[in-house]
Amino acid sequence: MEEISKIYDPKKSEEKWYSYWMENGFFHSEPDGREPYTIVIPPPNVTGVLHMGHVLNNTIQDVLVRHARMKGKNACWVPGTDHASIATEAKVVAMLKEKGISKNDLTRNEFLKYAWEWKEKYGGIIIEQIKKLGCSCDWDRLRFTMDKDMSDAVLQVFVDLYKKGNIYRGVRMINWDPKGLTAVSDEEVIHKEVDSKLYYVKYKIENTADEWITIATTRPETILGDTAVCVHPNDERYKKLVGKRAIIPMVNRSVPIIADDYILMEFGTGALKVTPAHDINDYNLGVKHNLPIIDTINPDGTMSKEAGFYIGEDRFVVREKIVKDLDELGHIVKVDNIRNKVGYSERTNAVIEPKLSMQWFLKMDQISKPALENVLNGTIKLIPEKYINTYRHWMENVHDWCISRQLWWGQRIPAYYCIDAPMPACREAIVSETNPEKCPHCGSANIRQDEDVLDTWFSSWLWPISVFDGFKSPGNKDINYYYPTNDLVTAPEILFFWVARMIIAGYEYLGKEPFKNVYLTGIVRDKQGRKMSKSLGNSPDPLDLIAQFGADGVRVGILLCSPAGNDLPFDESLCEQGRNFSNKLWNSFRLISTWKPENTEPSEDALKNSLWFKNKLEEQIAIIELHFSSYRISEALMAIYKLVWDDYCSEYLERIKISCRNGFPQKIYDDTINYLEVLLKLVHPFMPFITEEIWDNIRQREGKDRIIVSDFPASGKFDNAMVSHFEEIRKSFVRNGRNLHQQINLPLKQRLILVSPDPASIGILPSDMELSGSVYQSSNTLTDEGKDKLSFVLKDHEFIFTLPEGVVLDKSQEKEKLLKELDYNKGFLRSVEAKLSNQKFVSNAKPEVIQNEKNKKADAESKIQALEKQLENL
RNA sequence: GGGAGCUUAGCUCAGCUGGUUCAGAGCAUCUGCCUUACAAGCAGAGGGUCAUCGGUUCGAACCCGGUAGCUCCCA
Repeated sequence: MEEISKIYDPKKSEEKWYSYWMENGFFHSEPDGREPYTIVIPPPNVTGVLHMGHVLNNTIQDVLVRHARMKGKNACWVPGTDHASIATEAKVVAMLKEKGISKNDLTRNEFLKYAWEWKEKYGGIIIEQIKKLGCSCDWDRLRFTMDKDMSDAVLQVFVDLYKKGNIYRGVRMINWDPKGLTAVSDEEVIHKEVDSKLYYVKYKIENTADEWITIATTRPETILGDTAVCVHPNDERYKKLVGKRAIIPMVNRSVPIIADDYILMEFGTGALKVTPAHDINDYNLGVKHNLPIIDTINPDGTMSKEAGFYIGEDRFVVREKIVKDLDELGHIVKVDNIRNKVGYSERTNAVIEPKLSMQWFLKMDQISKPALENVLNGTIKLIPEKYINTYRHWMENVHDWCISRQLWWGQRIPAYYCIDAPMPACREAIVSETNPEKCPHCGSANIRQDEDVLDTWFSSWLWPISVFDGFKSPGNKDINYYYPTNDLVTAPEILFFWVARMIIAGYEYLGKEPFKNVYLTGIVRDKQGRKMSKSLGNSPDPLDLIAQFGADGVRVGILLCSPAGNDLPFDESLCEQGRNFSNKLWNSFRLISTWKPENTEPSEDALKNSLWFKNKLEEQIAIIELHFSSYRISEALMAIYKLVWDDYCSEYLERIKISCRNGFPQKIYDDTINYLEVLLKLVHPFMPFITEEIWDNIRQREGKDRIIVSDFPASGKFDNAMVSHFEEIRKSFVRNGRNLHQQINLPLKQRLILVSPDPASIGILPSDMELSGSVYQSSNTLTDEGKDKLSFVLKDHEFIFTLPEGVVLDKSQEKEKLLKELDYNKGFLRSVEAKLSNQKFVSNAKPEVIQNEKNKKADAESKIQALEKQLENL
């Protein structure tokens, strides 16, 4: 074999194996007789570039998929991207602006042409980056939420839900993004606590000389739209004013003073100005009390004609101005500083303006019922379970979903309006998948389509069905085979946006859950605990990390400390640890590759060592499988990490190296290679590249003999007693020996001399055992008269050593240590004895617990005896 | 304002139905080593009143209640 590099070089392997796997179709899945294992990817935005959140999320999915594939399942991971209405449209608008083109100067079709060009150019970037991570997606099934058939499905569902009466159009108070010029859903509004001012403004009571009512508001610019003043019916201060009218300053409008128990008497002055057009609570009051609505703010956040003042000026500029003007008119009573919550658009960060607007809504109360029920009854499992509470709370208080967006990029709402509308019936929208030629009521051909598009989530909620064409060709081979999918891996932030809605759609359209398990990942944060985001610029570029540590290293790094649902404060050193692990694995192979098997009989020691590792392996495989089945991915990885590093490398290989230093018997050589192959398989889902590389180097491979499609190790029987005996006796024999060396500062090269007893003669170690690191040498004479002695106790035997020539022992130090240990053991014995003599304990505790205490007592007693003997010897 | 969750070593977390010498792991730190697979390594060591107060129990990190702090969700 040619010389193997001292350090594993990921670059060489990654490209080579990824294209090998692709070329050989290992990622591709077609329905067959095997059990399916399906994951649909949470489609990243086409605008996106890979960030650490994607790395975490996709690594977990790939681990699950590769594991399932190796377990013999027909694994199918469907990839795709999301058109991300608002984000993409914003990018395209910005791109056009740079070219000096304004969106307003373009027709819808011209704009969409640019948008598609943009998508073709940049929309695939993230897909290529996901490949660099090693993800084994079925790329033949790559989908995009605006693909023709995916869009058709969206329209089909819209029409269906409309016909069922679940979709309606209405004027509602919505969250308006004045920068994005679109409605956004409740979930896309981020409430932040900010420093604000609370202005106390007095309104004159109508037909009085000098009677006033003072209201408190954080939004004085909306005063121009006030249509009432409201107080609590029990508020003694204002009782006499209810039923009278107040005059709104500046506009001099007379409005009623009404009473409603919605009012908090303690807040502000206890009197509330009511602006039904610009506050959701005021709107509800307005509906209840039949108040007029005056919309004083334009879509872009400037004052409208109806305001009467400051027309065309921005709402925040007007806030300053109106306060000044009101003050000059003597209406400002005082101004307080307060902290309050203000809603911001998730997309544009503009302050959300509650606005009345004609929108399309999906009724949620009925349609969402099965989605709640089937999470509560465990048909769909959330991992970790703690999210069930949050989920239930949301689903029990679910609001109708505003599904229209005032954008061009997306599926245009399939609703048409008769423009002439000569008959009352013509005012109703015509909802149809195909363009109607004429109005079904009056026959007019003068028809226009709704200008708005559907919310992006209205596409992605169909994802697990539409990627298998479940809408256009129901009951097709794919949908029957792959649906319901198995696991969904996503972030808790979109539990409602996306996960809940997919579940709703799953039950509505297929009567079945879309997936069985939802694995909610943590949020990747930086060292300061801030969420990693592009806008903060605090996320390392995953591609840089891959270049630095290898894809395998990055995968291990991100997984090592990320249990489900817990935040992960990311640090590059985690990837370094991952890289170091790659190297460890690489070097274990490098060591073995230097060995030349010989046709000789293995020694007793080598055989026992091999038998131990075989059992250890079986024991750990069982544990690893348990971790996998309960989605404890990082714990599975840690178990494998320790199995490779501590047990295989540090223990097994080190020992074999010594017991076979005069040649490697074929049997031991074969065992060692077999173990390595099993370990590589265990590691493969986590580190696909290096494992395939080593696998390929171990022996000549042909055809499908690739680790990606090898069988994942299944646990078999193992001898528990054998494993613990080995570890207890042999490992601690070595450890104790090393400790003695350390204690007296004796280099390992200068060996201690074991004078009694011979471990082989008392049957606890093989006769030919040579200790790792050559801790001791046997003395033939077994005479020890007059020499300094050192000892440790193992299994009731005191092993006594003398020092090599010329080394003198510091007895006081040794004595101190023994006394300390003796003291501890005596204390321990006392506590056990106290327990056993406690009548209540003896009568209440289970028999095995009592037996255990008795064993502990016996152990402690013999240990104390041994320690006393050691002290005597000193 | 309403609801949920969390608090265990310097950091990130395990600790399943209360009972082994139960207080653990990885990383970090410290000490000693370039021992012919690996210094991206080897061999060791230190480090915690399990947030806090009280209760239940023969026995509590674990069960119950109060308090403090943190996080998230909803309004």
